[in-house]
This record gives sequence, C-alpha cells and structure tokens, in this order.
Amino acid sequence: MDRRDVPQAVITRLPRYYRYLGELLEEGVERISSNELSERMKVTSSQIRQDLNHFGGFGQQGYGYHVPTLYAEIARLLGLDRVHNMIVIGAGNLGRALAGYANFEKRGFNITALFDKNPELVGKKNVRDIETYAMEDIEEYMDTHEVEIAVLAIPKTGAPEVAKRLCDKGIKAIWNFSHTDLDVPKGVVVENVHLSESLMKLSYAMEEA
Amino acid sequence: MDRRDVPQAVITRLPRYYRYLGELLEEGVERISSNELSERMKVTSSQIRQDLNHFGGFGQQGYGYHVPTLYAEIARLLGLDRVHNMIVIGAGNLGRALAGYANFEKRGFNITALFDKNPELVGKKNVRDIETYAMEDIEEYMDTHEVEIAVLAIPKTGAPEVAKRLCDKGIKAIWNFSHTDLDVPKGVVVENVHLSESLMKLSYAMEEA
DNA sequence: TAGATTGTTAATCGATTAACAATC
DNA sequence: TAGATTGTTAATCGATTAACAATC
Repeated sequence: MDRRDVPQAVITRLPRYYRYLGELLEEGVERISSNELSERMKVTSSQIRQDLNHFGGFGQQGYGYHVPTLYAEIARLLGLDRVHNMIVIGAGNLGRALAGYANFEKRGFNITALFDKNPELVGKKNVRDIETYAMEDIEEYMDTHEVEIAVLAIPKTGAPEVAKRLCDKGIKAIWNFSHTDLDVPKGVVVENVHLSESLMKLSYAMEEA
Repeated sequence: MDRRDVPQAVITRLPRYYRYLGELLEEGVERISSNELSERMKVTSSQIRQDLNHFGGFGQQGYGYHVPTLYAEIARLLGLDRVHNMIVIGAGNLGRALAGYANFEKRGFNITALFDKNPELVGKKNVRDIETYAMEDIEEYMDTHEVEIAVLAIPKTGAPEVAKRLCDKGIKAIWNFSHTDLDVPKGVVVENVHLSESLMKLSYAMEEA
C-alpha cells in the first residue's frame, strides 16, 4: 500500500499508538492482541487492525503483535529513526518553551537555533545552549546549516512573510503556531497548532455540558 | 437542532470560521456569500452552508451572510460572550507561555493563578501580575475562587493525580498539555493538546513528501 | 419582478465496525 | 491439532458534495 493512500485519520492516530506501545514497552509487555490494546486505548480492535494493515502485516495470527517490533515499525513510519534539525522562529514565551522542551530532542528533533527580532535577545543563549540569532540572519543560517523544520512561534502579522522566506530557502516543513493559515509551495509540509482554536473548542464543549 | 447532535467535525471547524469572519470584519466587509467565503477558506460552499445550518439559519437567500451578525452568533456558540476563569497548573516554560498569552484574555479567558511545585516560584508573580501558588493550595484556591478551566502544563507523571484533584473540586474543563490521556468523570470536558504527537504527524508527512 | 443565494434533500464518498476465513 | 487472533472482505454508519426548490 502506498503511503499516499493512507487516510489522514489513520495518520493522526499513529502517534497515539506509538505512545501506548511505548508505555507497554516500559511495563515490559512483550506481546499484545488488538483486543487488549483496544481496551487500553478505548477504540475498537477492528480499527487497530485496519489501521496497522495500511502499512503491512505487523501482527501474527493466533499470537497478536510483538510490542518491541511494532513500536520500532511505527517509529520508522513516523520518521523517528533519524535526526531532524529544527530552528525556532520567535524567542518569546512560546518559542522558548518549545525550544526548551527536551523530549523533542529525545525523539530526534534537534533544535539548533532560535531567531528573534528583539536585539536584546540576539547573541545570547536564552534557552539551554541554543543561540538566538537576528531575524535577518535566517537566510545565512540556512545556507550554512542543514535545517529541515522551522517552528513558527511569532504573531500572525509577520508569519506569512517569514514563511515565504523559509520556503524560498528550501525549508521542508513548518510547525505553525502563528494564528493564521500559511500558503506554501507544494512539497512543503505545514502542521498547524492553533492554540486559541483549541481553547474555543473546549469552551464550546463546556457550553454543551 | 440540539447542540449535542452537531458532529465533532463541524465543531472543530467553528473556530476557523470565527477567525476568518474576524478578518472580514477588520477589512470592513459587511456581507459575504458562502461561495466567496469558500474561496477564502479553501473549503466547499456546500460545507459552509451545511455546517452553519446545524445551528439555525444565519443567512438570507439572495443576500448571503451578514458578517457582523454571523461573527457574533459564532462567538456566542463558542461561549466567547462570557468570561471564563482559568488557572494554569505548572509554571514551567509552557505554563508561563500560556499564562502570558494576552490574546486569551481578549476572548474572555481570564487567567487568575499559576500553580507550581517549585518553592522558588511560589509567592512570586512570574507572569504579568499573576501570582504563583503551591501545588498543595489548589483545593483552597478553588474553594475561595471561581475557576472553570484548568490548564494542565505539567509532566505526564503527575498529571492523573492533579487531574483527579481538580475534578474532585468541581473543575468544569481541563486543557491538557501533559502527554497522557486523562480519565475524568462524565461532565468534565477535556481538550488535549499533544504537542509531540503533532510534531510526529509533521514528521510523517515529511517522510511522505 | 428577476437574480442571487440560501436552506435542505439526495447522491456520493470515505471511514468505521462487524464478521469470518486464513493461518500461526 | 485446537485455539487464538490476525488480515481482509462486507456491511454499516457518518460526513461531504451536488443539486435544486424555496425565498429574499
């Protein structure tokens, strides 16, 4: 099955499978059936088998799934078996929080630089040992370093312009925390995290309850 | 139509409609047809009409939708016409970033307190004029203040216990940034923001491109 | 009134669940 | 081998798109 044919809904669930399998691994569980896993994750066992079979048969009839193998296979699907260099645009509260989050590093997401327009932050190491550069230096930095992912943690006003500059320099993916939708060339991946929209969804659900 | 019958997919799109209508409002646009809006938002006009009709007829045949009215109606649906008091559990980088985000306040999400287990932070105003309390003081604070929403910005190890304490004290909703799924009593709303899962989704899409 | 555009029904498409034959 | 459990096909359910009558 071509990866391109895998439904978006399945892909969205993949990291959650990965998380649960990681927990099982920590507990020392060797094998698990789709039925046992479905009880833990509160989904149907049918869905688990369907989902995993989009990527090939990871299980074995009469036995179930071998946890370490499945964990590794999903890691590979998610690209966690290699290192991704990542820069963070915007060294405000959110940018620093994301840059400081050590767990990303553990999964191979390597944060190499921060960028900010505030001259007071530039030249300093504001988070761990990560240096902060001026916004103007994005192009030079990308010429001299390998960067795959940019985290966009700036207000929406500046976001489209910076996104364009990143795309012009060949960024592969943008993790977009700015409150706007970005228009990028084909081939550039955008993953939006619209926090205020998430909060509004919560607010809607409260009204309902 | 009962709100309970509105599909989750529609609710998820509601804040995005709200955002685009806000932009139209800023541009001074008075009326818009589902077709014009569909071009801006890159969705079908059918979907817009279907979605909005889950909540009643906001439009007018031959005219389209009156932007200020529709904007206000969606705000009301999302509960943005009233104030929600919110506390932030965990005054680490992420907790401070969320507490410091002034835009939430603009939408009526009022952050009244931070809580942290680090004694060095307790008693200080670490973000704007918001005081940080000790973790032990959650119960007392909730007894003496009206709190509807708790933002959970602590590591997953502590999350289930704190979530239980919040629920016991009658919290209405938890905005969960801890990397775990919470088990809460019926009636308590949970909205998850699993950042590392979002990053993995991005990573998957990169592999594919 | 005529034209435009909604609200709504019907048709299509896709995703989830159920069922069971294949097989370890 | 018998039992268990997957992989996969078929049935169901739900969401999206298309079409058009209602109506402003």
